[in-house]
Amino acid sequence: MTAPTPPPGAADAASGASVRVGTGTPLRRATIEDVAARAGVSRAAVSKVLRDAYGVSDAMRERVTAAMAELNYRPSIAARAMRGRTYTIGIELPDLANQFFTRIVRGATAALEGTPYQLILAPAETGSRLGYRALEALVDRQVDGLIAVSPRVDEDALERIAASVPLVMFGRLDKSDRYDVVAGDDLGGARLALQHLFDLGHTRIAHLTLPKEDPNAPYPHSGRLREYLAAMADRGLDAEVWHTDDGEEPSYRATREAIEQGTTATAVFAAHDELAFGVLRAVADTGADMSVIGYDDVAMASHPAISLTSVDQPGERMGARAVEMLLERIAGRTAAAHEVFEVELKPRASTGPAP
Amino acid sequence: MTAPTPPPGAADAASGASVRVGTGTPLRRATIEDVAARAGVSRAAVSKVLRDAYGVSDAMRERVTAAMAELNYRPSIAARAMRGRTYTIGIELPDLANQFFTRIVRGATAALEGTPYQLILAPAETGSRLGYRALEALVDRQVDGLIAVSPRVDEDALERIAASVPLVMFGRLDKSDRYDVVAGDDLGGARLALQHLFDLGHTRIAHLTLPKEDPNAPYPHSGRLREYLAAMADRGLDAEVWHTDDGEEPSYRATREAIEQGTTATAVFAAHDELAFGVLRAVADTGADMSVIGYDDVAMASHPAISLTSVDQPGERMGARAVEMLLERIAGRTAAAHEVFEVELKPRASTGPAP
DNA sequence: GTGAAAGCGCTAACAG
DNA sequence: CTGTTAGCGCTTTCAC
Repeated sequence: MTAPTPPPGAADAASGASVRVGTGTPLRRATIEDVAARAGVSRAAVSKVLRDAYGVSDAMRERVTAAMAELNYRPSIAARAMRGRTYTIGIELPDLANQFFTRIVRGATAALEGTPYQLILAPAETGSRLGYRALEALVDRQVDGLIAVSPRVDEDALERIAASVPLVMFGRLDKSDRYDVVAGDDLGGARLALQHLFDLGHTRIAHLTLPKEDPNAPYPHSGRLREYLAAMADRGLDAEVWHTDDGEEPSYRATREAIEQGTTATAVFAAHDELAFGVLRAVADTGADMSVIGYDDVAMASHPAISLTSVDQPGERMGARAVEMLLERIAGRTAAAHEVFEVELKPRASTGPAP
Repeated sequence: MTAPTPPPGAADAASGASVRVGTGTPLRRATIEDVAARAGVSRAAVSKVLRDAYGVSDAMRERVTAAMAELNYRPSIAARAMRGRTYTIGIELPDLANQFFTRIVRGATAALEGTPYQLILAPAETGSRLGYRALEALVDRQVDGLIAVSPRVDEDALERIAASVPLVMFGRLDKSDRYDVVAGDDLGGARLALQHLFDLGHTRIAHLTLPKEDPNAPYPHSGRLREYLAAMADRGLDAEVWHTDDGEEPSYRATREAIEQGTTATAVFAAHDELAFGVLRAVADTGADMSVIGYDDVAMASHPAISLTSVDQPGERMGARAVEMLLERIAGRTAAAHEVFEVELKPRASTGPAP
């Protein structure tokens, strides 16, 4: 309607540097300055349109919007970061191979759709201090909100991080008043798994879990382990715990070793599905006769060729909720939130009838 | 050696704002200013130590380093971005559920270890213009190098992006002189797959691929499709192409449909392993008798319960190479690079003996 | 060998 | 309603 095209070159001259040359090859990204010049207004005006702040006339908004489109303007996140927000939510992920984390990301992505926030993931370095580096990297990049999936970062570091950015911890069993927590009901889940095995008549049940550590650690697999021990003890049964490094391959080796050493277990409760896949692999390779139950219910668990009984953790909903919590924090909430999600047993063929 | 501790509070007073209060709770992150004050030098000096630039005495370096450690100083990436580098490499990923992309990330992560660069991933939004948003988001965040895995972004956009940041495209079959390319030998791979099926005696072979598009598109699955058509035509066989949206579930439905419509195919060549898993699922559910071959050789393919014959693409090496290319570009290379990786057939039980 | 100062692109007071 | 201005934390000449 309004917005007459300024004389060619006028904007560029005014901005002191040409944004385009010849056929329109961008030499450098347009800045707010360029847009202002092009629209014939001040930088502040452009900034207001950008943030749609109070006090902008429709006419101005139109001209500015047009100028932004013409110049293909995109605000510099770095410059914004210097003043405040980056419109970025970061997720630190311990292990891309574990498809449960993928479920989380899917939920988070969906929850962010329609917001101005962008999701970025930082994979933990292999062998590093379990995600600590990745977390720091995200903090360095001034994300507006942070989701930490590796739970094994020490309390102090978490509190420190939470002091500078809204933080949601995934899966921690303890609470904090500094950061929010989204977790599954690990104790209940482990109980479901064991009850299922007991119902099937198993009494010699092994538990495959991650490397030994403080038995009271507030981590998901620690909780599952404690519940396993409690359930076995309750029934006067002997516990048999196998430890393994994370990943399908280490799990495979640990299981083979247990089998070769003559375990009498008729069932294995694996701390998560990726480990369970390793168990299944070892069982298949050795011809052992063992029921296997996993945890998380990743997509592959329900594949007919695998058919792994698993405790379904609603990763998508948990990821979405984590994002919502962050958005609430950004919007001003200060009280810490702590939410536990129910889990559900998905019985399948890997836990056949009798032992 | 030198570096006497400055009187308590001196540094803070000089910096004009206290970084810590009381027991050491950080109020805000320490800045280069704080470090300078603490070490009793100028900001420029600290910056030099940081970048270990020329002209710093050992004594000064020590004092500065000590001050940084004491203040727990971490440079602001945003501020750095305003002047140049962010020390960040970005990967745009179309689909976390596809474990081939995980292979790429693993390789990239490994290649980055020991460098000052941090890897961040941006998952493509579901249903968005195939990764375009994620790519832009990464560009907005001024990554120093960019790896694009979704190949279906239009040429123009890629060239424009490549003008502002070193870019490696994954899997594109065409070349560009603006960006680098890392690809697998899709034509050779498809040939291996089909040859394998022919050798087994199959003549009615279907190909399951992504939705229809320009048959000459420079995308991996387009190349595999063309090679499939060529191989079938060469032998005077009828081609049977099934199209599906990406993902295991759509693949499952497409396959079921084909089966229910009475396909006579005795073998299916799936464009990638995730699709192949869907095919296997449908085959298992319907009891159909079909050989299945996939592409990528993701970890699950070799699981004994799945045992999917697949064309192994060296994702880890490709991811690592992409990172190296970026690092070379950052170091100054200007000529475009284009590297094609050999693939290898992994025959397994999913392609049994005779049709 | 060290420091002063300019400026990257943006936001947020504040003045007109 | 619109424009001016002061930084945010860092890098980088350029003097000393």
